[in-house]
Parts: sequence; C-alpha cells; structure tokens
Amino acid sequence: MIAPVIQDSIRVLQTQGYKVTKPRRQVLGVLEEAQKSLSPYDIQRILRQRGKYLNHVTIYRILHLFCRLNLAHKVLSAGGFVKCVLDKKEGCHRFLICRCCGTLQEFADDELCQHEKKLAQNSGFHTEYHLSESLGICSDCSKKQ
Amino acid sequence: MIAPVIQDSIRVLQTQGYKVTKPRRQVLGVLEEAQKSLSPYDIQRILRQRGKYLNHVTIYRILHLFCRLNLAHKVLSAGGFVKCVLDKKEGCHRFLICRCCGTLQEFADDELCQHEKKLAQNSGFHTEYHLSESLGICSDCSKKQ
DNA sequence: TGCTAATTGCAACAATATTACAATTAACCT
DNA sequence: AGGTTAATTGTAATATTGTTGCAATTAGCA
Ligand SMILES: [Mn+2]
Ligand SMILES: [Mn+2]
Ligand SMILES: [Zn+2]
Ligand SMILES: [Zn+2]
Repeated sequence: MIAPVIQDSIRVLQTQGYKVTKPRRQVLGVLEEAQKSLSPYDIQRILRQRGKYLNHVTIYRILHLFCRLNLAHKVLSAGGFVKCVLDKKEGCHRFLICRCCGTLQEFADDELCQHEKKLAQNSGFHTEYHLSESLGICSDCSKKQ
Repeated sequence: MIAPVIQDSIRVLQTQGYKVTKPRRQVLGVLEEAQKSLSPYDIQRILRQRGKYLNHVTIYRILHLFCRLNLAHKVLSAGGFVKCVLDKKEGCHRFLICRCCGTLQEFADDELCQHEKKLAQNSGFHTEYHLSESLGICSDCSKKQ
C-alpha cells in the first residue's frame, strides 16, 4: 500500500517527463514517513540505517527537483542561518521579498495574525511565534517593466 | 544622526544587560542600511570594504543574540536548504511546527491567503509564492503537560 | 533485449557554522 | 580619569552543509 501523497508525486514526475528512479522513490518514502522536516543528510542517515546508500549530491539534486515541482518545501525552523534582517515590527513578522531586486519590506497586520492564530488553534495548536514570507515583484520593479 | 531602529536596538541591549560594543553597533549599522537580507559573510564582506574587520565567529554570535532578542529575523528566501518537507496542500503553504516534539502539519486557507495577498497588493507588491511558519505547541504535547 | 538520454556516483572543492581557549574591552567602581 | 573584571571578541581548528565536473549507471522506450 503506497501513500497517496507519493502516488501523486510520482504522477507529477511522470507527466513532467522525469524518470521515476529508485533514489527518487526512496527520498519520497522517507519524507512521507517522517512527521518532521528532514535535512538532506537526515535523509541519507535514515536510508543508511536501512542498508540503502544514496550519495548526498544525489539527495540534494532530488530535493532541488522536488522543490522546483512543488512536491516539497524548504522550511526555516530549527535550521541554519543563511540570511538575516533587522526586525521592524513587533509581534507578527511578514516579509515581502522582491525576486527581482531582492529588497525586503516588513509589514504587520493584527487582524490577519489573530485569524491565522485562531485557525491553528482550531486544530489544537498553540502558536508562540509566527513568520511569513511572500515572494514576488515589488512596485518599483513592476513599474520598470 | 542614528536611525531609530538602531536606537531602539541599543536600548534593548542595555536594558537586557548586554554590552553595546563596536562590533554590535557595526552589524546593526550594516543591517539597517541594507534593504535586503544579509548572510553573516555578506555582513563581513561589506564591513571589510570599509576597512573594518570582524571575525565571522563574532558575526555569528551577534546574529544569534539579535535573533534571540528579536532585534533580527532569519529568513528563508534565496538561502540554503537545511530542512525540507513533502508538500501536502496546493497554492498556499502554512506550517504548524511543534517546538516540543518537532512534528509538522500543513494547512491551507483560501480566505486567509486572499487577504494576505491583498494587503501586500496595497503597497504595490505582487505576490507569486507564499510560505508561512507558526512555531508553538501541538495538541498532543499540550495534553501531555 | 538493446539504445540512449537522463540520472546517479565519485572526487574535489567551496561555503557555512560551531567549539575551546586566549586576548581584549565596555561598564562599573572608586 | 584610571583600575578591575565579567562579558565579549579573535584565533585556530574542526564540523557541517552545499556545489561542480565528469565518468558510470539506469529508466524508459523501440
Ligand atoms: Mn518582525
Ligand atoms: Mn504546500
Ligand atoms: Zn524589486
Ligand atoms: Zn508536539
């Protein structure tokens, strides 16, 4: 019995003309079983414990592909540093990041925050910290085009 | 003339009993001027171009402190990999991540998404991709306590 | 069952991040 | 203002994370 998420992902690979390889199925399997987010090396470790070996380069390439096809997401929490900005709003932290010029503005909206918290609360989750990122085109860049 | 964000940040450092050192002021300054998010090594490079040298270890320590005090945020975009999860919802991607057991659930809400997009649009920003992370305690973990 | 483009492995390297300990300095006290 | 000291920074060594070019392998197709 194969999980539906995996079925769907395999179908996406096929329809987009990508091969359904053993490594890709293995990474899908590990990600599906985990209830937490995994790093490339986490995935390698888990597979090795089962006697399967995948080169880390392969895992990186697979994860890049999955993210490109929206089969997976990168998440920030509990991870590395990479990028940092000064905080400008209190409480809720929403960023608008232009994929064209790279500028970043922060905005806050109490109503939005309350609503989002409430929706989480509906599934029993108590929110302590929230972060939101929107990627797109800023007003300056859209004018220039 | 010192920017108000920096003034505020310095005040936070002081009231929390942290020293206001030259490296900390320099990092604050660079972050404030930049309109984009910067990596620790970006910051080092910018300062070096001005003839100032800061060890990367120092910059990491300062950024860790700033994030702990909510003077700065880590952001995900355009950065490294670190962690990855399978996608379960289309369009909008909101994660509830338990800081206790590490489990992660995804939820989507169209109304919320539309509202957030509209608010961004009000400042001329066109959203193409959105990601949201809420850290807190899941229902299982809060029951156990 | 063979052919071939796509995918993976390997090796080398680059970038990012942490640790332990010695040197320095900001804040506090005369 | 100068001395004291705990907090902070620099240094060196190391660990972790991520990329690139090229040779070996394999999934999908005829
Ligand atoms: Mn913020
Ligand atoms: Mn999603
Ligand atoms: Zn722009
Ligand atoms: Zn939990």
